[in-house]
Amino acid sequence: MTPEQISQSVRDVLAAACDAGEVTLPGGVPDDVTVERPRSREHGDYATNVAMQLAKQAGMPPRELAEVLARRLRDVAGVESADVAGPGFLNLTVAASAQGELAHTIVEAGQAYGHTETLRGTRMNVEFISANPTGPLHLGHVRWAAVGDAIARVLEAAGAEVTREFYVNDRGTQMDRFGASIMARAHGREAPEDGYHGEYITDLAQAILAARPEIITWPEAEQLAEFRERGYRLQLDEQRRQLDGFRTHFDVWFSERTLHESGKVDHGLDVLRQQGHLTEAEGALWMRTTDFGDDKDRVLVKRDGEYTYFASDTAYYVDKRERGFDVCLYLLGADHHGYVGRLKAMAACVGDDPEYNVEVLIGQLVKIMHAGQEMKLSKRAGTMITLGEVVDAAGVDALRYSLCRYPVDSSLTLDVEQITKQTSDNPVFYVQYAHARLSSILRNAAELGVERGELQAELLDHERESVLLAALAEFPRVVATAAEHREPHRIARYLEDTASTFHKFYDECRVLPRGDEDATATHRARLWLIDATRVVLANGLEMLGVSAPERM
RNA sequence: GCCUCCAUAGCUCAGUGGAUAGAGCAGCUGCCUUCUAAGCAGUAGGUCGCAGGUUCGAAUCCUGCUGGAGGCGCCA
Repeated sequence: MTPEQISQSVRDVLAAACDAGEVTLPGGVPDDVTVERPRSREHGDYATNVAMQLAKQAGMPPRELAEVLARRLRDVAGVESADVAGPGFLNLTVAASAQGELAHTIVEAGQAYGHTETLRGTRMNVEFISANPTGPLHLGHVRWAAVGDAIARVLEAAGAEVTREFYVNDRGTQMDRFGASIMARAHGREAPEDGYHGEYITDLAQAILAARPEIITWPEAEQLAEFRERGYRLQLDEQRRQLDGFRTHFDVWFSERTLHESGKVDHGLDVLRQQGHLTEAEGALWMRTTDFGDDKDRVLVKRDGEYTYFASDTAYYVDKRERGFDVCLYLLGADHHGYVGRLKAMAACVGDDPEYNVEVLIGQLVKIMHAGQEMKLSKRAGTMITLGEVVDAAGVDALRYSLCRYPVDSSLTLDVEQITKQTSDNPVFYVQYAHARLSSILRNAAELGVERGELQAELLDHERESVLLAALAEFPRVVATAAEHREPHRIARYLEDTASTFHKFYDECRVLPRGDEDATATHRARLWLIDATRVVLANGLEMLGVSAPERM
């Protein structure tokens, strides 16, 4: 029995009790009855608090209401026992046969197990990283590279249609400063004060000179443009290469320039004009975001006729919506949180629902400790840890997992020594090891010629088997919750918990026959359980973009 | 000044209004001739920052306070 089925049974029983006049519910039977795994094993396989929640409405003591439900639940097929406990909890134990069938269900579903339909039909655009193409990706971007991709995977698992998008700021003064810095280095001069000073600038200059040595003789303006363009292409390729190496792949790399070249910025202004939220004042064009709660209006076209960055953003948003996305998810760093209000207000200004169409997740900054000191990141100064450097040191799996196992709204301290150590300090190995162990058992079973055969579910009645099955049953709900809250760390925590439950099972329950023993029905039933557990761990790791090794 | 996030074991952190608040690491003690010991079992460790409030019940929701991080440009 799955938690959903139990929840349904509780609702059925509640309705039946109402029909029989045992219970009176003025508000009717609630749609959602919470069924959860109790923390303590003594409280059964599942528990519900429905009696306490409805006691007041039903006009009877919680324990009495719970007892009415318990009497009827004991007659439900698959329910072994139903007991009232504490202030009115209803604790349920599921029969081994009903519980064990789940192993079959999971193995049959395979890669689809855990996937749900809760977001079916929703088109979602997930924009993240969107780093300026004027330097390497650094650790500040890494968190979203891992978590953003994991969010996309989890949303897909919940049935959403997801596009991963990277917005390229390939326009504006930062690009010019970038070009000027490369040109200066190409001439052996220091980069300008307001330019970029990292060593990579020198590398870019040399790479460009190697490809086209004659550039250096061109008129200054043409040189500047050429260094800027070639440097931009090289740097963007480098970012893409680094992200590919980190298993973060984008469906769309969206160029800011194309917004302007295709007239989409003007189109965005037209939409705002139609909606009546444009104002001209002091020689500039403003969006009246204060109409929708922003603390001040925002300039779109400056007095000198130039568009602001916000004008591009507005056009970009309008374009996303016109491409058919229902929800535009923005994953931003904490240094951009001041942006949330105007982004929401902007969505309202173009006639959208800011509570539904725009969603902004703010990731707190990652602190990096190295040799007992915090490393400060600065693109200009050139002292930074790049994504590539950390990936090389820690490995993709360990790094992705380390970043995905914490909620993004709390600041995170990564210890370089810690995450590069590759020891059991790192929970990813714990989960991966469980998967390797499971794979190993399946390999050995094949060698021994033991096959699963027909599942005799009632044989999975060991305490550790029951707990493991209950854990596996939770997976779809964990995925649905993770998708709903955009919190992939729930998957990671669940995997650690499930791996632990498996290791405990493994410690007490022999799966394969030893020595000359013949395979029994119990061996075969446990093989179903092993297969099912492996499927769950593999599917969960997949949602985090972490590999599930068959050997370690 | 205004806004956002955070405060839970020695450390790093979990904890969709539920029962005795958890895990890993660090510490101590056990368990490998048999499916992977990167594992398991045990032990120890807490005024959930402080003070109120909401209710059958609060680490969780609300208000205030303290402490920390960050943000508030016709920059990008």
